[in-house]
Amino acid sequence: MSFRFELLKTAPNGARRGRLHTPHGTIETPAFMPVGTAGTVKALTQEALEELGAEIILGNTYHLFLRPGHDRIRELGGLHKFMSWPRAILTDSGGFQVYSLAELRKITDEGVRFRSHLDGTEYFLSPEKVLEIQMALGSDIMMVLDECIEAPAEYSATEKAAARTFDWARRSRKHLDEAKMRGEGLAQAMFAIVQGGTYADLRKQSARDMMSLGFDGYAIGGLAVGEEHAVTCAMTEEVTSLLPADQPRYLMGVGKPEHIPDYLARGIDMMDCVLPTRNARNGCLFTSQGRLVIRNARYASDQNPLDPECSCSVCLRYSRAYIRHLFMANEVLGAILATHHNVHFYLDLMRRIRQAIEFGDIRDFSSEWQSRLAAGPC
RNA sequence: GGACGGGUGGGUGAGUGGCUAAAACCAGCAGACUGUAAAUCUGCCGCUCCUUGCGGGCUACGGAGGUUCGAAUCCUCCCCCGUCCA
Repeated sequence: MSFRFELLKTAPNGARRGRLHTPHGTIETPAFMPVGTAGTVKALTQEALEELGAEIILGNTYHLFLRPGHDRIRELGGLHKFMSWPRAILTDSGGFQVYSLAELRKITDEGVRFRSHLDGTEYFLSPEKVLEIQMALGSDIMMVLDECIEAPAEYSATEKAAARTFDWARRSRKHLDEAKMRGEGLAQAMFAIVQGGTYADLRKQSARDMMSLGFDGYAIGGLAVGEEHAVTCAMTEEVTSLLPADQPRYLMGVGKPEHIPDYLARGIDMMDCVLPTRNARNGCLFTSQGRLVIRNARYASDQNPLDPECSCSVCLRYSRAYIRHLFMANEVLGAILATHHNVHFYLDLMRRIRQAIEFGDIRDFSSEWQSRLAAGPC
């Protein structure tokens, strides 16, 4: 048994507590997955990630395909061995790059033609090719190639993208089934990605389409790309209300800490987001009191830890004044300490939420608590 | 003592008659960041007033005078710095 999801409990508010078993360990859900696009969660060592309790991280098909190349990673024993990460890895398909690198690509029904953002070389990525790459990488969870479009978008464009995503999912399903019959990729799970923009009917259709093909889990993509939070929630709910209860649901690319309870209440089990790592590098720290912009002059002589309520190794040892100094002096350690703290903040938040679900104490995650997290500089 | 070169806003440094409160970069101040082309990007950055407007006033390119409708830019003298010659 290589991959299995175990639903332990569903709280009255809809939040789910579960376990995801993979060849590289068990992931307690709801889970937050730090993003490690290029085979590294920027500014953190694998040791640090383990200490922080990350049970699964992301890698990116598009980026690893361009550099160092999936063939090289396969030769070196797969992504886990290459980066010396013993726990689980989920690889995103490159679908998000279809959206974020819009000027560098052209989409057809066949696939996506990309110009490398590194050197301009042209490549063609199809749903099949993207799975081949992910099989070479050896990730525990592979994502199908999808067409992620901006929101809001015209209904017709959204419908077209969702239809194409469905067609690509069908090809992906077929391709992996054939590979498995040849004995390849046996240990790897594959998730579909529901699209449909901000249109409820398209979302529902996309969810049904994907379910009809049968996947190991279902992701919701194309959200939190500029639309209102209420819309993100509404679209999420449209989809999760249809998805099979005994399979994991992954809301891609979210989110802000104060929004996480909202997503979990709609039955989400997995999330990933660059916010903790990117914001850390840019000097924005998440704390129990809200956001803290460490470069602000007010912290120049502040001897307090980043977050007085935090128990991470950075908060136990270093002052705001020191970390601010590191940022002002452009020292790499600033990014390292800040990232460590932010990732701890997210992972710890998830631990507490899991406990709350287990012990039926959902009220801890009240709107008052959420607005405190959303607060500005503390 | 002489010959050159030079003194510009917190710093470096463009600008050689009007489009200049003065490029650019740095520093500083603040904001953004959601499946990572991000240790990135954006705004502000002389003082002041208000009806906050591609608004008004004041001050500003070493100092003091002058030429001109108009000067950081041209002229005179002075001060200071650098290099070289005595």
